[in-house]
Amino acid sequence: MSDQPAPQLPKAYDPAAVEPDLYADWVGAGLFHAAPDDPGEPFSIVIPPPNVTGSLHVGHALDNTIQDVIIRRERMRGKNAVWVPGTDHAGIATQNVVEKLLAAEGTDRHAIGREAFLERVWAFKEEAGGAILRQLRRLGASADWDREVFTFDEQRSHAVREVFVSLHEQGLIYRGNRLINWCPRCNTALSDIEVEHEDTRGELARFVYPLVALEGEDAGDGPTGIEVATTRAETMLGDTAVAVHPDDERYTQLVGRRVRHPFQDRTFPVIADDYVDPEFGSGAVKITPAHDPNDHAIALRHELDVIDIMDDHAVLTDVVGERFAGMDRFTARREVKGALAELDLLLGVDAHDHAVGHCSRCHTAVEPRLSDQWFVAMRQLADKAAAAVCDGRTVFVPAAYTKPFLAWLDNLHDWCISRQIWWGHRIPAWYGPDGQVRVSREDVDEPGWVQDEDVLDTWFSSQLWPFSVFGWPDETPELATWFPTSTLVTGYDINTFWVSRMLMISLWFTDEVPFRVVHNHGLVRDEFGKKMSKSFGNVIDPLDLIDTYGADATRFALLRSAAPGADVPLAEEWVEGTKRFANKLWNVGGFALTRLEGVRPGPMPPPPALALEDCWILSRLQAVHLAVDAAYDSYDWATVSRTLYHFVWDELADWYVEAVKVRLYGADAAAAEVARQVLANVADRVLRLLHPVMPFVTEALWRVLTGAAGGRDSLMVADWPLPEDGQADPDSERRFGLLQGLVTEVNRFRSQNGIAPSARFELTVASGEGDLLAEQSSLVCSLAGLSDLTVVPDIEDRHGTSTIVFPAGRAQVELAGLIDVDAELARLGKERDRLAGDLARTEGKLGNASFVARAPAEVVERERSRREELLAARAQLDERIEALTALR
RNA sequence: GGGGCGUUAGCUCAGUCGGCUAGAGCGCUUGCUCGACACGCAAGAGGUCGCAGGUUCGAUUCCUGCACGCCCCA
Repeated sequence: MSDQPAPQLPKAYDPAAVEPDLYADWVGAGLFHAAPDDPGEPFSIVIPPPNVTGSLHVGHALDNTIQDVIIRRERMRGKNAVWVPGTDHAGIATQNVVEKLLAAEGTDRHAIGREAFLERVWAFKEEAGGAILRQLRRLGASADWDREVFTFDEQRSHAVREVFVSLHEQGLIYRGNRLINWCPRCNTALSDIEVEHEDTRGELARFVYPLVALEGEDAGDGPTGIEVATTRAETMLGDTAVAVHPDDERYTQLVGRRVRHPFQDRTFPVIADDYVDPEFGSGAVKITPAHDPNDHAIALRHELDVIDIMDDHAVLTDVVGERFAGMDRFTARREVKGALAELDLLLGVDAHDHAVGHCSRCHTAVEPRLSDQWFVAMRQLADKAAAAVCDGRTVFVPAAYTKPFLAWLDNLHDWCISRQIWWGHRIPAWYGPDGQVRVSREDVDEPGWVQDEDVLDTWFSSQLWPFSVFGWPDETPELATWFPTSTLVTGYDINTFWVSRMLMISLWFTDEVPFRVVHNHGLVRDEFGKKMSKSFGNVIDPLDLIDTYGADATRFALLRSAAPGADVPLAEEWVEGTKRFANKLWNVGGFALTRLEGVRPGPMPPPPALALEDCWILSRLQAVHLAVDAAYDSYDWATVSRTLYHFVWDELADWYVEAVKVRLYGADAAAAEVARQVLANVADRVLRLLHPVMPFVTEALWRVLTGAAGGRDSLMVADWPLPEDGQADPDSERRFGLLQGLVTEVNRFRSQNGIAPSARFELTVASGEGDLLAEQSSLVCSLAGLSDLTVVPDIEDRHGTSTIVFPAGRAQVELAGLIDVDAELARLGKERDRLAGDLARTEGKLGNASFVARAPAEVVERERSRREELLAARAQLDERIEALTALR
C-alpha cells in the first residue's frame, strides 16, 4: 500500500473547467487533421454546409454530433478518417439579410449598384461568416479545420463553372421561356422544391363566360354562356380558353365555339382535354396559360395564346386593360369579382380550401409565371441516380427513406437554376450582338458582349460538395483518397433538395456515387413533439445547453432521443438528466482513481484469480460491447447511448463498484490487486466505447486512469476495443444474479419494515445454491448490509422471525427489536394477493384443454413448473402469516 | 385527392420470433449524511398497450376496418 494520499478529482464534474482545454489540446496536437497518405483505410464525411451567416441551432447540433460520433469511432478504429467542414453562401437567404441592412440605411441594392452590393455582402460574410463553425467547436466537433471550404470560394467556383459549361455542351443545360415559380418579394425564380405548399382557406368564385353567338342564331336559343370557377379571379384577365372533358356530354356541342372576355376586346375557344375533371364544379375549366402549370401544359397541346398579365412584383400590367392595370394581384382579385358581379356574370363565391405555394425563404405567395430562365434537363441524371440507389451503391439508413426518394426522382421535372439575385455564381453565359449566346469556361471580354445578369441556384454549387471540397475538377490526392465519401448525415427533409442532386451530378461527372450511405436522422422537436419556432417560443439554443450542462450532456441528450426513423424530441430538463450521467461517470472514475493505487489498464489477471463479480462484469461488458458495436454500425444512436448509460449506471456503478469494495477495503492484498486490475480494464474499455458520444468527460477520465500525457497520447486516437472472446460467461451472470436477487429482497424487506439502511442484522439462509452463498457470504453481507450470513440446510419458521423469499431460496431474520409485526403482516398479505393473481393466470392457461394440447410442450411445461413454484410459495406464505398472527 | 408514419405509465419514448409479472428517462410518493457520487442511494405508486372485428391454445406484437394525429406529394 502506498503512503501517498490518493489522487483526487473534483467531487462534481464541471464541464466548463474541462472542455476548452481538452479541445485546444486536440487541435494543437493535430488530431483532427488527416492527410491522404496517412495510414489506414480511407473514411470520409463532408459536412452539410451550413449557411455561412447562420448560427447554430439544435438541428445543426444533432446533425454534427452524429457526424462527430461516426468520425471519432472510425478514427479510433484506425481508419484514415477525415471530416471536411465548410459553409454555404446561401444566395437568397444571405442576400435578403444584407438587403435588410441596406433598407435600414434607407437605400437598396439597385441604388448602390451590383459591384458595391457584392462588396457589401462579402464584407458582411467576413464579419459574420463562419460563426457557426466556431460554435461547432464548442460541441466538440472533430472536423479537419485545416480543410475548411466555402461554396463560393475560388476552387468551388471553378468547379461550378466546369459543371455548367459541360452540361451545356452536353445539351443538358438550356435556356428556355417556361413557366416557373416566381417570388414577387425576392424578385427571383425558384425551383419547384423551394416552394412550400400550405393548405389555405380561400374562395372559389363561380362566373360565366358569355358565348359568342353563332351566325344566324337567335338570342335565347340554347346556352348563352359557360360556367367556370377559380380561386384566383384575377387570372381570368389572362384566360385564353375554357376547357371541358371530351366525354362530357353536357358540353359536346359547345366545344369549338368561342366565348367573349367580359373586360377585354377578345374572344377565345372552348376546347376539349382529358385533363379536365368533369366531376369538379361545373366541369368546365378556365385556362390561364401564363399563370398555371396545368393550364400551360394544355396551352401547349392546343396552341393557345399565352398572356402574361403581371410584372416582377405581381402587379397587373397594361395588358389587362385600363380598369385593372396597376393593381396588385390581391386587389385585382377583389375588383374582378366586383366587376363580374356588376355585369351579372358572377354566380357565387364559396369558401374553398386549397394549397397555395409560398416562397420557402420569405413566405410570400408564389406566382407561377412565364419567364426566360436556365434549366437543367433532369431525366437522364435522375435515371442514373435511381439506378445507383436501386442496386445499392448508395443505401439509405433507415431504409424506409428509399422508396419515397425513388418516387420523387421518378417524378422529377427540369430544374430552374437561374436566380435573379446578385449573390452567387454568375451564370457563365454571354450575349453578343445579333442575339448570339456563348457559354464559356473563360470570361468573354469582347466589345458588344454582356454577361447574363443572373446567378445560379445555391444548390447548383452545393450539389458538387462531396467532390468539389477535395479540389475537383483537379485530380488531387484528396480526391483520389477520400472520394467517394463514406457516409452523408442529414435530416430526411434535405433528401430532395440536396442529397438527390449530389447523387445525380456526382454520377454524371465522376461515375461514382458521392457517398455510400445516406444516414437520415429526424428533426429536433420540443418535448411535446412540436416543431421549434421563434413565434412559438419553444426554441432551445444549443449554446445555452452547452454553457449550462456541457457539450457531452448536450450531445448525449440528443443522441438518446435519436431512434432510427423518428423525430428527436428534446427538453432542457432532459439535458440536465444527461449531465447527471456525466457526473455519475465522473464519480465512478473518481472512485477508481482513489482506489487503484497506481494500477493502470493492462494485462488481465489469469481467470482463476477472478472473483465472481469480476467474471460477471466482464461478461456483461462483453454483451454490452457487442450490442453497442452493432448499434453504432446500424446508426442507432438511441441504443448506443441507452445501452452504455444502463451499463455504467445500473451495472458498473450500482453493483460492480459496490461489490469490488469488499476486496479493495479488505485484508487480502492479492485479491485487492486483482480487483484493481479488473476495475482499471473495465473502466478503460467503457471509456473507449463511450468516447465518440461523450468525448470530453471520457478523455479527462482516461488521462487520469492511464496517465496519458495528452497531445497525441489521447483517448481520441486510442484503439477502438475489439470484443474479447471467452468473456461471455452465462454461469457467472446467473450466479451473480442470484446474489442480486437476495440483496434486492433484503433491501425490500428493510424498506417495507422501516428498518434503517444503516442497521445491521444477521441472516440465515437455506437455498439450493447454499454453497454459492456460503462462498460469497462476505460479498452478500457487504451488499445487503448484513452483520452475518449463515447458510443452513433448511429453515424452520419460528416465532419471532420473519422469512424473506428470494429467487434461490428463503432467508430468515430474527425480528427482535427489528420490525413492526402489523407492518410485516400487511406486507405478507400483499405478497399473497400478488401470488394469487399469478396463480390464477397460470391455472387458467393449464385448465384450457386446447392450450395444453396445442401449445409447444416446453411452454406448457414452463407453466406447470411455474404453478408448482407458485403453490409452494403460497403455502410458505400462509405458514408465515399464521405464525406471525400468533405472535401478535 | 395519392402515398407514408404514428397512437404503450402524468410527459417523451423502448418493447427482438406471438408465450414468464409490458420496460426506461423525467415527474410523483416514502425512507436514507453506510469511506465515488444528494448531479446521490433504497423502496414504491402509476398501464383497458387508440377503438371494433378477425386469425390463434394464446395478440401490445399478425390481418382487416375505423377514429385521431403528423409528414411528404398533387
